[in-house]
Amino acid sequence: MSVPISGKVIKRLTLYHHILSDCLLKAKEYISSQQIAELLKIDDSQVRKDIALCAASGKTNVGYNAPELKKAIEQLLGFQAQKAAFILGAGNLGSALAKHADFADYGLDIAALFDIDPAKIDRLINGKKIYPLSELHHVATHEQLVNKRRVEIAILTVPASAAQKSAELLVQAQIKYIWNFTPTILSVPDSVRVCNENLVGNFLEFTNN
Amino acid sequence: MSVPISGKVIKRLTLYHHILSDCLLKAKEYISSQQIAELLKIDDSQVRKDIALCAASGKTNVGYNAPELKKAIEQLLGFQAQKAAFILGAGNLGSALAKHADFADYGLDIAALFDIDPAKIDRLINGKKIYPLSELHHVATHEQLVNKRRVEIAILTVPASAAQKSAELLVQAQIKYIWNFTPTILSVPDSVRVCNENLVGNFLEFTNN
DNA sequence: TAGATTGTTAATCGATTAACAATC
DNA sequence: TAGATTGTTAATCGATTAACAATC
Repeated sequence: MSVPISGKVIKRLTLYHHILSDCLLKAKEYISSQQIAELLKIDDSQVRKDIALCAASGKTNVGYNAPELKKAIEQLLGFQAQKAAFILGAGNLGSALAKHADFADYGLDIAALFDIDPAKIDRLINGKKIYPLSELHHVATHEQLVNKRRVEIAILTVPASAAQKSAELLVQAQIKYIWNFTPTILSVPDSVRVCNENLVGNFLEFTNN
Repeated sequence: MSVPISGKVIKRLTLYHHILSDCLLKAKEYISSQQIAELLKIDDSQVRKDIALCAASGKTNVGYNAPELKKAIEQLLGFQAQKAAFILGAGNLGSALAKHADFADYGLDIAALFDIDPAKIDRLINGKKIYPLSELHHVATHEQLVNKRRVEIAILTVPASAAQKSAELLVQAQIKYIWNFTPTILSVPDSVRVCNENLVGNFLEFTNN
């Protein structure tokens, strides 16, 4: 990306993308900024401003061409460039994320899962294998040497009590981005970026005002 | 709440709460705004400003009393007032959320789950029963008449293709808040509030800058 | 005392909304 | 033409950061 796009804009563009996918499904060819704004309960001039960042232009009196705008968003946000990720914790949440059909469409490719439960080892979830957590470093090295890709993202869905220890393993395995679904705050070196999913916070935000 | 608190502040307060829980675990009695700020990579004056909204005061030279501040946040955000919710979709994600130990601590009480898979009906997840989706209205009425509580929140974890239909059932069942984990935009009356979890957006935000 | 920390005000920064000319 | 819509600039609003006196 040439110009940095703020997180808020990225999130909104993703929502526009969902709406556009739905347009395609319904064979709706054009959509206006007002219609998008109405669905998301936001201001229509904001929609136009966000869209102005993409390589797409609207038609006066008609709106935006849905398939065109969809592609422009995909290009802007770089959905093509697949990024590989590990999932730590193959419980319900980890499994749900491994199965999340959309992730692949948006450039997130799950390389493998890890768990400490011996019963789960070697099982497949959505075609992805579950490895013992102790083999994290080994699998990361294998991905790099054999599959020629560096896995820089990890999705953390272990129990809260195991979160910090897991994060430390991830740092050792040269992971650069940790997407933290546990309700804990991780302490990691500055070179590693943590994104706290903070489900509880989202719930409180949304029911408290 | 007397003064409305912005969503951003609510989210940060929740993160502070996580940090404070960890302090208790480690028997750390005091924590400074700088220490909290360092863990979350934010500005320390912002931490102090957020805390100023709570009924808690810090000590010059020492910081904030962790158990005290924790309680003050709980009071401010209303963790005591339990709110009941239904989960639609008892797949991996729905199950994960039903098991999420923390939700109860933060005032979210799962009343029941719903699914269309006959094999899942009547099973228990974390002590919560799974009902056929067709009984949504019936269960809602039962909660109101027998358990004297109105369930106003629904957590939507059904497949994307079933999302809009499910939302319509929820509207009929008088649900007021829909926490939408599906990658779709729901079309609902203005009286119903939708919170889009937008996992894909969060992922893109965090790996794109 | 010197140093660390809070609480709060002022300054800055960024995001949202309003407005409207241009277009078809 | 009248009406609807984009694209963009200016105005507003809100959130973050800087700064510092007060305190222990």
